[in-house]
Order: sequence, then structure tokens, then C-alpha cells
Amino acid sequence: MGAKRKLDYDCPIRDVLDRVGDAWSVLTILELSKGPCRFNALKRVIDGISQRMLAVTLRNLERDGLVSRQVLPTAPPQVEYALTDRGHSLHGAIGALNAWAVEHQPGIRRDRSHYDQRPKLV
Amino acid sequence: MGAKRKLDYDCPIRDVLDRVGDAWSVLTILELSKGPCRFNALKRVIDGISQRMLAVTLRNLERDGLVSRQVLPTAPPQVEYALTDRGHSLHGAIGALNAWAVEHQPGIRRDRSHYDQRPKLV
DNA sequence: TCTCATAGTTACGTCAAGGGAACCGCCCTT
DNA sequence: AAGGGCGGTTCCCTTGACGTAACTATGAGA
Repeated sequence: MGAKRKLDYDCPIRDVLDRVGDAWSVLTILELSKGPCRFNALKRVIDGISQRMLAVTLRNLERDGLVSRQVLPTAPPQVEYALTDRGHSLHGAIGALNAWAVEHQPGIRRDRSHYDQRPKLV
Repeated sequence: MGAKRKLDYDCPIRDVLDRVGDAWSVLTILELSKGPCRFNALKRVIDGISQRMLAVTLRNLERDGLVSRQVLPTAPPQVEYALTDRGHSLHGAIGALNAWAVEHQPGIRRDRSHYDQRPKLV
């Protein structure tokens, strides 16, 4: 069984982790938390994302009701993406994790380099 | 550049996501949150994990100071893994995310199947 | 002596996530 | 008429994550 186990998700957190574990999803949510944004604007501001991955990511977020997609009747038609209420609440939850990360990163960094430098005393 | 971008992590949340996004890490933390446990005991209780992945996962968790590894002077030597304080606090943060997941899963499920059934009105 | 358990490591093959680039129709500007 | 931005889709190919299986050492028990 190669790669990721997309196994039966009776477990709710797995559903979330599938989204939160994906870096592009998180970055997209973080960007959209600042306000609605259009496709190419997102593409420009999310550093390193490919056009394809942005499309895929937005589709998944939309599918989960985290992001809304609105086609503006302009010419040429523009598409505006925004966080839904649910998306905003997930952003909050991610914020909590982010707070943990910010608080503990220095210690983790320290332990990590310490671990890497120690001899292999298997 | 295939698969995951292990890019420069100035961003703390990326560090966390690298761990939290990994299903095995989360499952391991959840198991260890119940109390210390030995290698093969973990292997038996974490459904579907391979020996190799458990070893890799534990190494990474230990490296980040989330899990401690203690060799017991028994014969044959047994190795007991346990959450550190930091590990416990991460377990708390994951719990928050889990709460969000439990609360929103029904809605997500609904939206998801709704999305899947709607015609492709591109 | 043979086998089992404990706690791994190493080698190898596979498979799908994701990057890159080309392509699409539409409209605007030059 | 030729380019350029918008909002994607489709294809191919690489690569890294992961499972499988074999191998390690040590000591207990039959």
C-alpha cells in the first residue's frame, strides 16, 4: 500500500488532518482569512504554489464548505474566493495550533539540533 | 520537485504541520497520551502501522522532544516510550483541533456529498 | 539446540502527490 | 492581428513516502 492511507474516516480528526495536513490548504486559508481574494491574486501571494495545486486546493476547500466561490459578472468574469463561517472557525482552530507552534518552536529547534549532533549511541 | 516541499521553515506552523499532518505521528501521540508504552505494544495497538514507520515516527517525535525513550535494564532490554511535557501540550492543541473536527464533521459531510452530487456547471 | 520475543535497521519496489508546461476560450488593449 | 490577463484543465514525469521482507543481536524457555 504505497503513499497515504486514505482509509475509512470514521475518525473526525482524520477528515481535518487531511485538510490541515496539507500545507497549501493552510496557506490558502491563512491568506483568505485576511479577506476575499481572486484566483490569480492568490496565486501571486501564496509563494511557490502552482496553478494546478491552487485549483485543486480551492476545489477541496470549497467542497468541504470552508471556502465560497463567487463568479463576478464582470468582463472578463472574475472569480472571488472567500472563507465561509466554517472556514473562519477553522482558521481559529488553526490559530490555536499556530500559537502552540510559536511558543514551542525555539525549544523544538534546540532539541532537534541537539539530537542531530549527539553521537549514535544506539 | 516531487511530493512535499521541505522548504525553509521560518514559519513555525510548518514545523508543526510536518508532524501533525503525518497520520502516524498523531496516532502515536494519541496512544502515548494514555500512558507510556513499549515498541511492540505500540505496534500492536496502532492499527496498520509497519515496524519501519513506527520506528521512523518515534525517532522524529523523539527528535522534536515530544516523546522520551527509556531503555529498561531488563533482559531482554525493553524500551519504553512516553510523552514529554511538550508532547502532552501538543496533545492538548490537537485536542482543540479534534473538538473542531467533531463539531463540524456532520456539516462537512453534508456539504461534501452535496458538492459531489451537483452537476458540473463549470 | 532450536525457537521465540524484543527492538530495531537496511534494501528494495511501488504508487500516487504534486511540479512543469502546454493548452483552452474569452475579452481588452495596442 | 497580436499580445496579455483571467481562470482554469490536461498531460507527463519525477520523487519521496511508505509497505514488505529480510537481517541484526541478545537472552529466555522448551
